[in-house]
Amino acid sequence: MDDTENPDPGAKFTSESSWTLGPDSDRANCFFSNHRENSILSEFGWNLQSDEPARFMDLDPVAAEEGSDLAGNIEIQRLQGASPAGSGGGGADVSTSNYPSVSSSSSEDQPDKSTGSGGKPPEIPSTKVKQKGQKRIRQPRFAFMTKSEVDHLEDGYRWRKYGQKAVKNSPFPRSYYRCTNSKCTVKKRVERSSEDPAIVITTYEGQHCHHTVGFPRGGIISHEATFASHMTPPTSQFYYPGMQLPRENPPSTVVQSPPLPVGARECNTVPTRTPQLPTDEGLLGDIVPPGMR
DNA sequence: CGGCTTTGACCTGCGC
DNA sequence: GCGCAGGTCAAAGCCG
Repeated sequence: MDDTENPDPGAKFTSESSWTLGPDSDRANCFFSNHRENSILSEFGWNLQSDEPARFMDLDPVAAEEGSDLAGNIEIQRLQGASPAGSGGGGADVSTSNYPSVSSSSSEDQPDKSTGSGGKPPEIPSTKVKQKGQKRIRQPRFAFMTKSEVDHLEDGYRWRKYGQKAVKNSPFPRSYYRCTNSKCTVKKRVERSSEDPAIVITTYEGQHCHHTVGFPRGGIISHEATFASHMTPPTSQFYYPGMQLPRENPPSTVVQSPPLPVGARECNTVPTRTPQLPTDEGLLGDIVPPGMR
């Protein structure tokens, strides 16, 4: 398991279209502007902000070659449906994943586990029945790598950290976050690459069933604090749907999720996806299981 | 006081 | 079956 940083090369994909950096390379941040990737993230309900242009980082030789052509800065990595082939891929990301399509039971796994872990005596075994002969079901995941000084990139949602673990073969711990929305079961994992400490690997699991919370508390501020002096202060770098963009010097690249049918995406059920961007079937099809769309 | 982080312990899955 | 490593829980503490 020495390839912890490489969850699953086989599942990797890189953007074939171009990424767009902010107007100036000086800008301290960049956004997804590529329509396709943008739509991918939108599909997941993400508004992602990266705080610093991340250089392309290769996960495997092939990818590196492909990536050399990218003007890009952020890499999305497909994890869902990944075959644990090398599975040494302790990357843990996919090594245990079977992704039997998104099942609502996943969200119910959590409460179940609470009865069984933490040293609590299994008073009510019935709550763990599902674990008999059933593998843990995971939601689709995708990961991206960003060069950033801050571990926790703001994406418009609020997260609560619920765990941190040391990762084998990596000097950096892995942090586990959960969406603070009680009905939202989305999780995210953040870790730094052991090969390049500047690279932050963020892995999302699941889909948000609600809008962003607007400005995350102090999110941008915290980013600001870590920006190099030569960088442009990220004064207006966080955008979310509906937010008025600054008149002057509008960012040329902004992640703008299309309005999500929130009403149709209640949390207690598997969100029925409304194909908002049907044109990107190819890539979306790669990430989002048919059942989710 | 509520929300969040920290952290050690426990559980689960997987490879050998 | 055993051991390892990832993932999660939950109590305690911190902070605004």
